[in-house]
Formats: sequence, structure tokens, C-alpha cells
Amino acid sequence: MGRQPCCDKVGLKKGPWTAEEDEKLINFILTNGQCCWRALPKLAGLLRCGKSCRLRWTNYLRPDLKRGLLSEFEEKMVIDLHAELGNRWSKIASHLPGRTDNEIKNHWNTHIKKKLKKMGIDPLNHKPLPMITAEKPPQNHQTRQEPPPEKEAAVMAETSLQSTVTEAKHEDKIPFDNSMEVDYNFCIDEVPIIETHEILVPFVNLSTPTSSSTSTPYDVESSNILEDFHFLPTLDWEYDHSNTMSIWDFLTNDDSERNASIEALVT
DNA sequence: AAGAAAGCCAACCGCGACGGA
DNA sequence: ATCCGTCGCGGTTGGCTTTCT
Repeated sequence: MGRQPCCDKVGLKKGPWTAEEDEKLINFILTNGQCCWRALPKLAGLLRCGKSCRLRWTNYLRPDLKRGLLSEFEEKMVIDLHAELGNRWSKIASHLPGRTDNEIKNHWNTHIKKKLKKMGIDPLNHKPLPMITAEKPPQNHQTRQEPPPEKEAAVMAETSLQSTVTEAKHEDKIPFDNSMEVDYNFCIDEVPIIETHEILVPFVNLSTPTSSSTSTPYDVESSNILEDFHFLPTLDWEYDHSNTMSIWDFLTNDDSERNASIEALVT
């Protein structure tokens, strides 16, 4: 005997919800509360299965939902929680009021994964990605294909990040084995990948029109690192200038330090 | 300007967990 | 102890939108 379908699918509607259906569902739940989902569609006059109603309510119609992109703080929370919990999206969502598991899952797959990869971190296990042997650039500069000017900054920033990670490895800031089969056994939030100023030096000096951007090397003492950090095109994370914690601090601090920083941010 | 490719996200599907009979 | 119905979760898909060529 096969598994029973979750509901009688004959005559039931699928696909995007209409405003009228939304209204019926909202009105019913606001009047009667969330009763058993299986019975709800009939009672609410909807030609949907209970599962579809539950999903629509929890992921889209619930009044306590936040709309819009995840904030940087929420994004960092997701990264941190993912390192701890893995793909348990509902557990992760429970730490982020107003966000759904589906929303977080989508955001992870479309945004965060890419950011981590750009940072040289494997989004699956939060460990450094195996170093890819970069092709030697052509010696003859005339043969080099120049990226369009508007893309150059992004390319440079990315290259700078990757090379800095590589440098950190060579400098024994993190253990490195050419075979890349070693299990580093650390999480993203434990990796002292690079110092903040190490990231910014080549980038700010080369491409940003900041007050500190001159032909001389980046002056850490007299420049506002956090402000300049906003020009980093491949990492659009922003930070409250009044707070001294950078994303790198967040990613590299130990738990107690990070928690203190989070508290400082929230308060 | 138009077609192709990539990005994005709401919604669906199927499985496992859980609780009641 | 077992069966069955329901719910919730995580993975996947479909189709709309945006960007690129």
C-alpha cells in the first residue's frame, strides 16, 4: 500500500496565490486562529491543500514577518548559526525573529554562499577552500585583456582578498598543507584569516576615491578603515561607524568576544 | 532592440518525526 | 507495539525579473 497523499489533489489549485486567496486565508486565521491545517482550506473556502495554506501563511502572510533583505547583522547571524547547526534552516530561523526558514535558505543559496566562496571559504563546512593554482599572468602586458574600468575595482578587490588569504597561509597564520587534504577543523568564526588593514591596503590605494586614497600606501593611522571599507565592491556588508567591530572582527573573534560585540551592536 | 543567460524567490514535493488510537 | 494521520523540515523546481551580449 503506497503512501497516502497529503490531501486530495483533485480539483485543488496550485501555483501562485491570488490576493483573494490571501485575504481568505488571513481572515480565517485572524478570526479562528491556526487550527488544523488539513481542515483549514475547506473551512476557509480555499481550493488549496492544507500544506499549501500553512506554507503561504508561515512564509508570507504572517503579520510578524519582516520583509526585505536580511540586514548585515542578520546575515552574520546566519553564517554563524550555519557553522554551528548546518542546514537546519528552521533552527536558524528561530534565532532570527520575523524571518522564515525558507527566506533564510533562499538567502543563503543566492547570496551568502557566493560571498563565502569569494572569501575563500567553503560554504558547506566553513573551512578554507582548497587553493586553486592561479595561472601565471601573461608576461606581455599588451596581451592582457583589461577589464572594463567599472569592473576593475571589483576584480582587484577580489584578487586582493584571495591573495591575502594565500599570503596568510604562507605566513603560517593558518596551518596550510599543499595536499589540502588536512582537516583544519575550524569554523568561519574561528579563522584569523587576515588583518583588516591587510585587506584594504591594495584595494583602497588602487581604486577608491576616498579622502585617504592617494598615490601613497594606505595610511591606517589617519584613515577611517570602516568608512573606506564601504567601497569594497564585492562585499556590500556595511557596519555602523559608531561601532568599532568590523566583519572581520566578527568572523575571527571567539564566542565571548563576539557575543559582547553583538550586545554592543544591539544596544 | 532583442534574445540569451543568470539571478532570484515563492511554492511544491517527499520524507521523517511525532502523537493519538 | 503498531498503524495512521498530521505537521514540519529541507531540497528542489518553475517561472518571473534582471542583466548581459
